[in-house]
Amino acid sequence: MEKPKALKMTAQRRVILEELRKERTHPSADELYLRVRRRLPDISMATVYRNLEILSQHGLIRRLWEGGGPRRYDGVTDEHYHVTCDRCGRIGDVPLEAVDGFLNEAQKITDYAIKGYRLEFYGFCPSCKAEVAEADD
Amino acid sequence: MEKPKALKMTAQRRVILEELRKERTHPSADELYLRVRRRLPDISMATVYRNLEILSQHGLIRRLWEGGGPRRYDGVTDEHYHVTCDRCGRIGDVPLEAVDGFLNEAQKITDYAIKGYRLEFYGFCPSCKAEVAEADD
DNA sequence: GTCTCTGCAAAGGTTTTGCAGTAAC
DNA sequence: GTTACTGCAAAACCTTTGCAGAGAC
Repeated sequence: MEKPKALKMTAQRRVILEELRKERTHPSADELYLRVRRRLPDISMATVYRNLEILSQHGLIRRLWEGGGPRRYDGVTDEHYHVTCDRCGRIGDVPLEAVDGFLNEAQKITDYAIKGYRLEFYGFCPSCKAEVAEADD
Repeated sequence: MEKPKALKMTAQRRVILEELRKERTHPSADELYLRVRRRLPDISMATVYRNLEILSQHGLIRRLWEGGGPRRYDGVTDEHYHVTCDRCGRIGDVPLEAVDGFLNEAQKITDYAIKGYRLEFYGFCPSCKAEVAEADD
C-alpha cells in the first residue's frame, strides 16, 4: 500500500479552497485561477491544478464528471448505459431500459427545465475483478 | 432557424461508420483512426474528428459522456447531483439524495463488479428557458 | 531537518480550424 | 453547378511534469 502524504496547509491551498467554497458556479481550474490570483497575484496555474487534484483525492472538494481522457463513441444508438472499469478503463454496455423515475423528482427541486439525464456506472471489469481477487490472497 | 446541411456519403464517412459499428469497444477518435486507416490509408485525423462530430449530431452514432470542455470542481461535498444547461453551459445543483435502486438491476446484467454510478441532468437554466420561450413567440 | 509544496517553463494529449482543392449530389 | 467534404498544417485548448528553490511541520 502507498502511504498517503501528509497535507500541508499553504497559503495557496487555503485560498483555493476558500474561493472554491465561496463560489456556487462549479468553476473550472482556469476560472478559479483568475479568482485566486486576485488574492495571490503570483500563484501559478500549475499550483491550482495540482491542488485541485490533491484536494479532491482527499475528499475536500469534488470533481464533476470524470473524463479527462479522449472522448469515446458508440456505434450502437439503442437506449443503454455504460460501465467503466476503474482499473483499466475498459467500457462495457449496460443494456438497461430508461430508468427515469427520478426525473420528476429532480424537476421539482431546481429551476432548470430538465430534459434528460446521463447515467454512467463504474466498477471493475471481469479481468480486473479477477486480478484484484488474486492479489488479495 | 439554421438549415441543416445535407449529408453526403463519402467513402471516408461510410468507413468510419462501418468500423465504429463493428467495434464493441467504444473507441476514441484516435483508436478509430488507426482502424479506418487500414482501409483508407490517406484519411486524415481531422476527417475522423469532423465526421464523429457530424454523425453524432445527426444521431447516427453516440458520443459518451459529454465533457470536451475543462473539468469543473465543487466545494460542496455533500451528496447531490448536477444539472447542466444545454444552451449556456451553466451548472446548477440538484440536491437529491442517492437514488441507487438501479445499481442492483445493472449488476445483474453485466459481468463488471459495479461499485457506483455517476448521474447528471441536462436541460435549460432559468434564463435560457425564458429566452427560448420569448424567441418562440 | 525532512518532506511537501511552489513557480516557471516546457511538453503532452486531444480537438479544432483556415485553406485550397476535390467529390457528391 | 452548387454545396459539402477532404487532407494538410498550424493553432487552440486543457492539463501534466521536471526542476531547483522555498516553506510547513
